Amino acid sequence: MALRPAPRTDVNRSAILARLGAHGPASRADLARALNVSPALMTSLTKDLIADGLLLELDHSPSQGGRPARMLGLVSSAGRAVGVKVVADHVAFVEVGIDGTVRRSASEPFDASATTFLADLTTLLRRFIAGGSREPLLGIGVGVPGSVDRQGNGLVDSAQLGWQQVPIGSTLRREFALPVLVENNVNALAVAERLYGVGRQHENFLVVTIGTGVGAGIVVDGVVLRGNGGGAGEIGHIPVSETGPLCSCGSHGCLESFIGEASLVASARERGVIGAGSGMAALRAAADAENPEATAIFSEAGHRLGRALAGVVHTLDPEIVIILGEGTAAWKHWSFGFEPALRSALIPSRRGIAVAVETWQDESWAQGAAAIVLATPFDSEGLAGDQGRLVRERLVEQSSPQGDDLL
Amino acid sequence: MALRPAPRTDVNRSAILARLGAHGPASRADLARALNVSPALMTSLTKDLIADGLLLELDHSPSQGGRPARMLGLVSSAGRAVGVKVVADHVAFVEVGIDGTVRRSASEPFDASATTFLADLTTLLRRFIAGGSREPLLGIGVGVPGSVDRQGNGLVDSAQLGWQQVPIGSTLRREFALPVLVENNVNALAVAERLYGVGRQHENFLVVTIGTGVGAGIVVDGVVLRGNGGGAGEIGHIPVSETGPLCSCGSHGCLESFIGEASLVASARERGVIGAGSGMAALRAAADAENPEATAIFSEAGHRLGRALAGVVHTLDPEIVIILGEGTAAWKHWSFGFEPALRSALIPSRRGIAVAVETWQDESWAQGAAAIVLATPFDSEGLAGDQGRLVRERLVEQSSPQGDDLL
DNA sequence: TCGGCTTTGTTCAGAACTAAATAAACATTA
DNA sequence: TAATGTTTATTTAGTTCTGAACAAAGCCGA
Repeated sequence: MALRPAPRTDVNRSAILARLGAHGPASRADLARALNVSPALMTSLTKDLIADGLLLELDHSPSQGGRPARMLGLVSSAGRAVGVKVVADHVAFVEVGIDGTVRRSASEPFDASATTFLADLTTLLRRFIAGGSREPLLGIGVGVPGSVDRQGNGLVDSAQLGWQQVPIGSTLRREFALPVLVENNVNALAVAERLYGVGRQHENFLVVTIGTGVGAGIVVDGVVLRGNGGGAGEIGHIPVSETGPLCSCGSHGCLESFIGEASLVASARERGVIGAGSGMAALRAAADAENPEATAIFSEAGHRLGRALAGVVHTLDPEIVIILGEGTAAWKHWSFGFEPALRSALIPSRRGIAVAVETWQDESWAQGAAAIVLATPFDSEGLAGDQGRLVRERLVEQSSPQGDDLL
Repeated sequence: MALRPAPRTDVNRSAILARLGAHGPASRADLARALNVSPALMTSLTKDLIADGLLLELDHSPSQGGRPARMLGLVSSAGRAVGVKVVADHVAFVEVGIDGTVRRSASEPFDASATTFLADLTTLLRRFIAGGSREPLLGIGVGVPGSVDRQGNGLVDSAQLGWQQVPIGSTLRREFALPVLVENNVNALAVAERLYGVGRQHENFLVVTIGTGVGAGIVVDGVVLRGNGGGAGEIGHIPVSETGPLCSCGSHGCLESFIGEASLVASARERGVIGAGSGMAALRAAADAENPEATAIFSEAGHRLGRALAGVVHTLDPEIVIILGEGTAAWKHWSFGFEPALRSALIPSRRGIAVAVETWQDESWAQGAAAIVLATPFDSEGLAGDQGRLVRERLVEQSSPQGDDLL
């Protein structure tokens, strides 16, 4: 019901920086159009940013019939962000530049169930940050497999990690005196997709991850849908069968209990496709070698995923579905069952919906977490709240590389 | 990616009117808080509105420890809106006051498949409008069972009506020279819920209708989620079974083909609960009389609905689910299967989700359509686009009761 | 080569808002 | 009953944006 988000200038200024970071150099006129702002204001804002040394004028771009555009580019040393991926047995870090490119990364063992896990995480993170460049650190993004009350708060509930109301945001904020944004890992990926991936061209899309579990990030009108308690996108627990194995959530017949990695490996062992000691890698190898049992396992999983996603597509009407996650390594085997199941279960007008499978890298999760920090300029005080404002201040002021007391 | 919706004053002015219409009289301070605007601006805006004769000062409300609030109320003759419900065999009209209350209603036979259906609709609508009051008519809202490209455009696709790309919006605009807003009927209901119903207290909720078909309206952060092509909420075609009757959409196992009215009646006939000539009324009567076969039919339907909604709730994480539609007349029989199915299929943190069943009236559909017109003040140029601006202009100018050439 | 045409970028007046200070009108409490 | 506090409403000064007009800098066709 709120009417008009307060027009704060720092939102605009850093939106310009983020836009240039995500899409490369652009003219003032381009920026004004893209950010839905008058050319007059863009002139004034860019003048300030150039004076502050955050932007610089590049060469002219060839004329398109009129006056040639003077391109503007980022001063790439303007900032960096750190992304953290937290899972049950390890954490991964990346440092990204202001344009989202990964500069360095690391992975460390970590026990989320240890009593000292918060101190452990702090220590590991401190070590990683210390190794970085001297550029101003805009903030820390943390991706977790679970639900987060608010990005800027960072109270985490996660069955997978065994966490209940863990105040990861406030803890890290206190330790590092930096803006800290916490988000569900799939939502973070969706933000990254929106900034740097296929989602750039789409306002409404669905990011689906397959791997240990199954999850979805939902982007509507360009922003991530979080739902009431930050728990939207839990498609892993869509009921797909009246009967079925007991899921970790306590219910029967959840999607995840059929197509999660544990389930696929278990049924592969049951059918004798792989040995008791082997795992997903062996199963994938078997499928690659055209073992019919192995390909059937993937194909059945694809079938179930396809029908479940048909329901989600009917519910949300996205433009495109983007498949990500560790499980995509075997996607060619999934798709055999997925494609027909999805298409045939859709109403005719949706049957042609686009499905994209992007290449997956180890660091993608952490990169997504970092994207949350870089996305705050577009946030207009919505998701990231207070912490978003702090990120913007750091980006624009740029005077204090670290350590101000700003929690 | 847009940054800041252009701050148009007419948006604010009519937002005040709509707020008062939806929530009753309020003080300036209340309004400023509710609309997220400074008290200073509220003083200035209300001064204008009072001068224009749209608002008037009421008595003081008892003090809550400070200066007592001067309440502001709508001048109720400030405007009216007409809502139209279109289904295959009839149309229904309502005229509502600026506060959303129904003033009069009518229902007329109508053949959506006739070649002259557009002319027929125009004639019926013209007749209904002619019988109304002399107050300025703000606009016409049309609810259809199908998808609409954009509210302010009004190009309709509806399998149920047999319509493909029917330009209902532009046709009515040309005929009546009034703002015309077209929307999917369930989405329209969701807007009405948001303005006048349970949804007033919730930013994220789900409106589910049961009746001839099954549909959902999704409200996220206070606004209706329309999806890419305006087709979000088609939960009737969520696949719930690998096998099942052929659905009208061409697929098998859709939710609607199990729990739509036609299916329930058919299975009641099959089981001999009702005669070949009887319909839903007879089935409900049988269930009311505790016929075990009849109650089982409803209970099974409730069970299927519950499991399907569990998937939707996992996907969207709403605060509350609101059940509406003609089918709610038999809800007590549905709920027997619905409640356990829904709760047991939800992950623990969602298991307590609120479910509300509101009383249903014949004119609710048309009232929902009218609500779309009255909701445009809150639209901030988003959904209703150009037509929303026109509604606001009519509301604020109020000089021209009808007939200006303004399409 | 000279006017149209188009697109980019700037300037400037004014609109739309806010923040902060202040007044107004009550309640509570000593 | 006087002092203190609370909530509502208004005024004033200043900031942030837009719209419109205009200058700049290229194209193109005659």
